[in-house]
Amino acid sequence: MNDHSGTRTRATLRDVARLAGVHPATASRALNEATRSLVTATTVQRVVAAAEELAYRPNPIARGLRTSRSFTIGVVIPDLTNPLFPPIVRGIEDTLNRSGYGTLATNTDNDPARERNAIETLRAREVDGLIIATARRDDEALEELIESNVPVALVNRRLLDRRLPLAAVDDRKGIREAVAHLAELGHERIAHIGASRALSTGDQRYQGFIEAMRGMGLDPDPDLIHLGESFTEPEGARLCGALLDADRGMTAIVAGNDLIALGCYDAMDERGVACPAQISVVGFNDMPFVARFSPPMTTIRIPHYEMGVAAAELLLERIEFPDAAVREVLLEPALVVRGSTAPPPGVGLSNR
Amino acid sequence: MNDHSGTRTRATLRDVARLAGVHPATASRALNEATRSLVTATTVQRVVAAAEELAYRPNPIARGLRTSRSFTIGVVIPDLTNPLFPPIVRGIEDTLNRSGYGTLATNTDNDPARERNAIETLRAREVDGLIIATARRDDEALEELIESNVPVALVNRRLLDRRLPLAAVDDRKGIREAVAHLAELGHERIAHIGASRALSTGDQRYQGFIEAMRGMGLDPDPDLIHLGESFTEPEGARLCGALLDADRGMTAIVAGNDLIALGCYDAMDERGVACPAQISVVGFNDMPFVARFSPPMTTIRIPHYEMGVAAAELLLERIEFPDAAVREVLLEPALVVRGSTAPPPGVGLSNR
DNA sequence: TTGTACGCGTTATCAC
DNA sequence: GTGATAACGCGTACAA
Repeated sequence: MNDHSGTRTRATLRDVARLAGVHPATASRALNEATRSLVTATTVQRVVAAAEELAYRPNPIARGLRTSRSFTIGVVIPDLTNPLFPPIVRGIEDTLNRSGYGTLATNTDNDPARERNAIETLRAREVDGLIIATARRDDEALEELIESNVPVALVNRRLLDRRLPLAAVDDRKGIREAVAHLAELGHERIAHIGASRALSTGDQRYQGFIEAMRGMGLDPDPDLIHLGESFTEPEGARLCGALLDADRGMTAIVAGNDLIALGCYDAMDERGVACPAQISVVGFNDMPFVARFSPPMTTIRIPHYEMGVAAAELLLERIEFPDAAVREVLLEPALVVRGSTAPPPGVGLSNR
Repeated sequence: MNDHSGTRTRATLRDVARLAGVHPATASRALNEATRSLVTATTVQRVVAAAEELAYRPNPIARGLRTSRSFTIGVVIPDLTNPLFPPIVRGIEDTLNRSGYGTLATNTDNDPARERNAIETLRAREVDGLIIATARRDDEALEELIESNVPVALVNRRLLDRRLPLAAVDDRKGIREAVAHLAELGHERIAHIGASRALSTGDQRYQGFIEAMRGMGLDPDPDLIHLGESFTEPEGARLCGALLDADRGMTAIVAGNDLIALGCYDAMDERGVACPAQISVVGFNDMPFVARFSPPMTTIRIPHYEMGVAAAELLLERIEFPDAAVREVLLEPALVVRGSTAPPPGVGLSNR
């Protein structure tokens, strides 16, 4: 009727009230889940019908001003372009959207200055909470955040002292499965090529490796453990190349993640070392398409989407009950055996 | 100094005004770049100093309520988990962040209802503009959007009549290069396995195929053209399987995208057909890691990140100059030859 | 049960 | 050049 000439401006609460023949305050109560019980059922119906007819959508900005809530969550990740993060972010977004929150995402490329800046910008925007997936273990920006009382949840990283809720995978367990798989195949000289212990996951996986080796009664040879700067293919290639050239007699590699494992493929190809015939490789993450590589990669599967969901739930919980105890959700990794692992050179033959 | 006892609540404009001994309105003018010239220099100084001291940060929500600008842009994509989108989204976010905008992202899984809902939610949040990457060609939600005068830019999709700015790649040209490459290798019986023409890119690539074949003096056999529902691996496998079983004597396939090409790999593996020895395959997009597949995939590379950047710039332009002519940015695709293409069975031999 | 009145933090638009 | 005032759209004490 009155919205001829195109959908000019959106219907406001006042419009709904007018159409329903009630006061805006009443309309507000009728539309608001929590206060609906204060209003007569028939009035509620009229208001709801009016809202429907006008396609009324409350203005979150106005509501936010009143309630000092923005229904927006900041998400800070290193790099969306890293195949690890899209499923995590989707898990976060799906979950948060369902609860009426929007997500403001920022990439920091693991640069501390950019991270600090991102957090500040997000806070200036009055986000109701923050989900942080950047990876360093020491982090001043995070310290400040803890003091500021802004609700925060961490994904895929670990603070030493459990002051912040966390959704992550049990890295040590994952590595343990990788090592166990290799040990069962008969490997003893197992190398670990990982990333810096300054990165939360780098540290966990390193520790997991040491533990797992000892647990299997194997000796974690320091000469077979190389930790690089980052979880990247070039780093994997560099470190693996060095290990190969040093000729330390390893028959298997537990890589810190799939990208590093891929770097190992590269270094081995370059030197004509066959995988898995001569050296087995296990990755970590089970990124998309690793099953299509040659050889198809044996790796540890991480439920990334679920990790995002869990982080979002943790944050929601934190927003609703700020004083509840800090929880950690640890998801289960799973070994996926494919083509990059086999018995070590001698064993396969002698067994037949 | 004075912010002992923790950062309780942020300073407001009124606080700044009080400290500077001026009226809030004056403080507002002094702090606002655009209106600063209306205020005496010394007053400006006092206000700025006061703001500094209180670490004043304007409340974007309140400002947004008043100015009805949110400095937030909505980004609507089908699925972040599709390797196509992360670089696009990063390009968008990087560019927009640099201009002070935040981005609110939503995934629709190409479901029209969810798309409609997402757009509505985003508009209710008073986003200053929308970037839309969903793919269908006919789109009521989009029609409404055009009428509503909300600034919009499209990425990677095409409306028939240039009513909206667009950043995309020249799909037809990409397909032309694929066909030319195959033709040069000696192929004549070339198939096209694509996605529905209801999808903007599906349609473009289909048309490109027809054109290119004719351009090379080849006959686009309708029996060798199969269009599926979506750009997915299972669809590729299904369609390619059907084509293989029908035994129409094709020697090469131009796939609608890399995922479909991957499906072709699957169907061929299943039937013991060798790629590229018996049939060559060309993909589209150059997703991460396709060089790692076996065989490494020959495909068309798309500058995805740049596409995102271009879309963001287009939108910014649109926000600033709503009445400027609608522009389209068409990026250049590039053929990347790898291992999935070779001369057709007969030719390679007879040439030696 | 519903209406009144006010305030959230800013800025636009008047006066002065 | 600056101050007063209203208004953006909504939620909520308080009054009726």
